[in-house]
Amino acid sequence: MTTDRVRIAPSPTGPLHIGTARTALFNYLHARHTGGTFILRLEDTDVARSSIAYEKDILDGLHWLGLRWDEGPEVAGEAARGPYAPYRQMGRLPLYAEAADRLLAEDKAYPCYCTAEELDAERRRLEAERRPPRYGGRCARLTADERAAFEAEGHRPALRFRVGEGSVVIDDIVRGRVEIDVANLGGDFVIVRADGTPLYHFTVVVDDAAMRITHVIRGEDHLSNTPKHVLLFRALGHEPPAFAHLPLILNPDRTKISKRKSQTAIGDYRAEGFIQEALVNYLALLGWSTGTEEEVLSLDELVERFDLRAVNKAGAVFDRERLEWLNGQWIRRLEPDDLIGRLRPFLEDQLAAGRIDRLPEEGELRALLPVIQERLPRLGRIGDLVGFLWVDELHVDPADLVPKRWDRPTTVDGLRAARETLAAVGEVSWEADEIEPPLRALAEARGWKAGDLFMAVRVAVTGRRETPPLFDTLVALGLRRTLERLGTAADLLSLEALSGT
RNA sequence: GCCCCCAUCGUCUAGAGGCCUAGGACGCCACCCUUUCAAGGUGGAGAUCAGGGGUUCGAAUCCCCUUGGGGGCACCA
Repeated sequence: MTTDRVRIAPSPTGPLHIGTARTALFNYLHARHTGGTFILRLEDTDVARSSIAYEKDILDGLHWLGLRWDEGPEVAGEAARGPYAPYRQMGRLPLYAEAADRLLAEDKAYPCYCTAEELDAERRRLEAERRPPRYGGRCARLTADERAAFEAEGHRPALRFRVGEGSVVIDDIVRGRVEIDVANLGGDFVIVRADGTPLYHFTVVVDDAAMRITHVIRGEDHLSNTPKHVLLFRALGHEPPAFAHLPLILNPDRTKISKRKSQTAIGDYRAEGFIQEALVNYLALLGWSTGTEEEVLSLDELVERFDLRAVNKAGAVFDRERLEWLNGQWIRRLEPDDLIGRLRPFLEDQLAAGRIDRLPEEGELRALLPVIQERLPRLGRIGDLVGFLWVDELHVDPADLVPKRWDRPTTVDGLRAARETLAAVGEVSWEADEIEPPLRALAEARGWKAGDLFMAVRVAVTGRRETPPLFDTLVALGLRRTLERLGTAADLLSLEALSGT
């Protein structure tokens, strides 16, 4: 019994892209759901644009998302996995050369001596005539003598594949039957550059055949090119695999998602504090749904429910708001230790950026979790949320200090009274339950609305009007610093008053 | 220009002829909870199912046309 073999084949010409990640995920889900094999192959034949740094970003990103491949290239000292190594195309050059020789020998491909200038001129001429660009076939029927003449002049030929006539039918798993006349393929296409390096349409087919890929699951942008691949599979003597073309992820203006209009690097989402569970969950639901009303699903749950046949046809706009909501859902589901661990790097970033002056200890962070976990849409927001706890000198805007219903003298009065009250609570009783009653009593005694007093205290000790619950915040801050900040704020306000501003 | 694909609330989607006077989620608006902010709860606004023809007793669902949108047409991947 043969099992499904699928692959993700990114090119290291940029950081891991959201579209690549989504395609990888769908391949992964299909492989795991069917008990098949998920293969990673690096398409690095565009040497000029490929880089090792991008390769690392892509591998790290896929790993971070939890998409482990069963077969793939050697990385960081670890040997390649799988029987079809190498899994980097630049290491497979001899295979392409061998395949190209075969096509050449069988006259299914031919050398083309046209120069870039000639091809360009032809393309422009067609465009001017409002005709679709296509290769006219100038070199398709060169005699041996003519070829020899070009060679003698020192021309290095590219290799073109003979497209022939007729039409190709694709039975796409998500789109159904698609028929394309090969006359619309743009003429015979180049499979090997003049410098001898093979091109994408060629390598992808040679490798998919060699690696026994059974299902090619990729973006819809490849649908129009699929006939080229089918033709090549046949020319090489292989049965084409099954195809499944996924709907594209779109910019808000409904064009194919692009770096120019959207945030496309997975690494950027990670850096903002989106967590892998949320990203995976969100990406899976772009173009696919379970058919039920479930939508917060783990990778394992997605695997369990995934079905290629249920994939949608229409493109899907990337909606960051919805991703943020899912991120919050997943952050709230994390175990305390897990969340603490994931928060660490973001706190270190805050420290490095000078936004805070020290790192909280583990126990400190743990005590805080109940009040911050549900207030964190992204891990990167930790500094905005409670960074004031770990700064030496708090900057408070005097304008924010005065509650709406209060004036400046009342506020100074309130802050000083609160300071005295809290000082009386003392170190040993410094707990939320012990802090609240005396402050409420103070408000009542003075005829203040408790909320107004709390707001003045809140701003005085945090510098913000929006914070986690006040008493938990005061506990986290500690008695000493609470009194200190209350005093500083009161002094600040009364000084402002004296200077008449 | 040519070829291909697509078309349900702003967005992601459910819907595979009668269960749909179209369901859910995000976002938005109210209210509840409440020391602020979140979270949570309740309710609401929001889609003549792009338009027009068919087929059928019956169409969001099937067919055709139109319109709109997208993608592809490289010695990029």
